[in-house]
Amino acid sequence: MKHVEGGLRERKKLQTRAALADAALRLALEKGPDHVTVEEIAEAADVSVRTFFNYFPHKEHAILARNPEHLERALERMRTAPAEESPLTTMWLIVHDVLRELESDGQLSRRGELIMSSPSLLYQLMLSSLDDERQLTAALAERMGEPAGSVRPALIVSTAGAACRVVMELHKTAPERPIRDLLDEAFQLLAQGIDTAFGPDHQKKGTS
Amino acid sequence: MKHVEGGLRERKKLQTRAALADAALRLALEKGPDHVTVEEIAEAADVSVRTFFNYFPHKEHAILARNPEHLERALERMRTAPAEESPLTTMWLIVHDVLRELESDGQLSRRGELIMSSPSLLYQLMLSSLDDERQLTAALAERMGEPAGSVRPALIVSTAGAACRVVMELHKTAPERPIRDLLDEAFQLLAQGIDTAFGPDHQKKGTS
DNA sequence: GACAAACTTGCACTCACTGCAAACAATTAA
DNA sequence: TTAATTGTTTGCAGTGAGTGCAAGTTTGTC
Repeated sequence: MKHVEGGLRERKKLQTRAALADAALRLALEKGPDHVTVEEIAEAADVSVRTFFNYFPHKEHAILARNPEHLERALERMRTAPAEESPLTTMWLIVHDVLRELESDGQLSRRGELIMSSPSLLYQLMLSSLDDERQLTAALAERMGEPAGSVRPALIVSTAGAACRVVMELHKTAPERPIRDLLDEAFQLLAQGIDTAFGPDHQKKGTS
Repeated sequence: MKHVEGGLRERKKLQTRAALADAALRLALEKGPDHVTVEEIAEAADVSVRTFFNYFPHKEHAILARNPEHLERALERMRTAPAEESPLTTMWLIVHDVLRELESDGQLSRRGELIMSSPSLLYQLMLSSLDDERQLTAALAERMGEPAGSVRPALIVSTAGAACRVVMELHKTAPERPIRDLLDEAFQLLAQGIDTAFGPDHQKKGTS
């Protein structure tokens, strides 16, 4: 039956996957993500085009090469967080975790710019993060003991995501301010209220 | 030179556009958005495929047929809001505006479901709302007298967007609770703080 | 009616992506 | 070692999106 992880097959698959992802990222950086063809990527990784599609469903997937481990770790953290840790705090820790890893890769800013510059990459990122958000929301709702359809857990997860996106974009246009600063300010605002003067009732039925 | 808006040409263009958008929506509802081909849409609207692409850059654009008027009105409202109206309140009013219009169209839920069910539609929607958000953010920053790179205006706009998405999804899975209820709860949370117990400093440097 | 500008169309092309079946390589059992 | 099994790669054929170009056709102007 199943082997001890270390089969030749397993290793080869990982290798091929890595080769494809690397080639995809490199070429995307060189020529711009919209001017790379799958054919080039496959060629650079020395496999057929058809094989490319055995590994990645879309070109963009290969460029992003999203690490499923990140989501796994995030979910784990969400589930095992100490009871006295507030929900947004957990989200904050998760984000910082990912950030740390990306930075150690040295790929953060290059990939970040790439993403922000290409609609189709943004597409992939947002779609896959939608899915992540759903799972995180489920985990958080459970942890908070809230029913499945309640607003707060979903809102916490999705606004945290929004905050990350805002921060990425701000950092891109004004790199002098460190990402962590921006991130902390954003989360602080989320936590304490983004607009304490909010009061739609005062102008009930705003007419056209 | 330029005419009084009412030229035959103008009218015909509007007609063709509407015919394409209608056909696209109808067919997408009938057969599922991913099983409609541009060819079918063009045929139903009685134009060539090539002409379809003169009107819409993507299939999804035709199905969404986003009304640029919405953004225009939103921007207008943002710029002309009374000084004493708080930022999030303005966003709230804008959202309710759009909601009202979509509902009167009778297309809200049908289109909404369609969107949530198809990745490629979601893609288009999110991309175009990204752009909307940028413009709204700029307008809001100006109104608030904040510098271009500041966090709060961007966060207000993008979390409001996130709230709308959360609400749409919740409403889809649990339609018994009216949209406006959900929306109000979400905005209230955004306004007053989503997690007042947030305190990352207490667990500084959470190690793995 | 003649002329220019705008719009439509067909055609040829590139590229993403899929299903299928044959070739091939790794694993396991004999 | 060999033979059977299973998983992976590949070529091929095909669908469909989307683009550029060079006619044609319509509409608006003089």
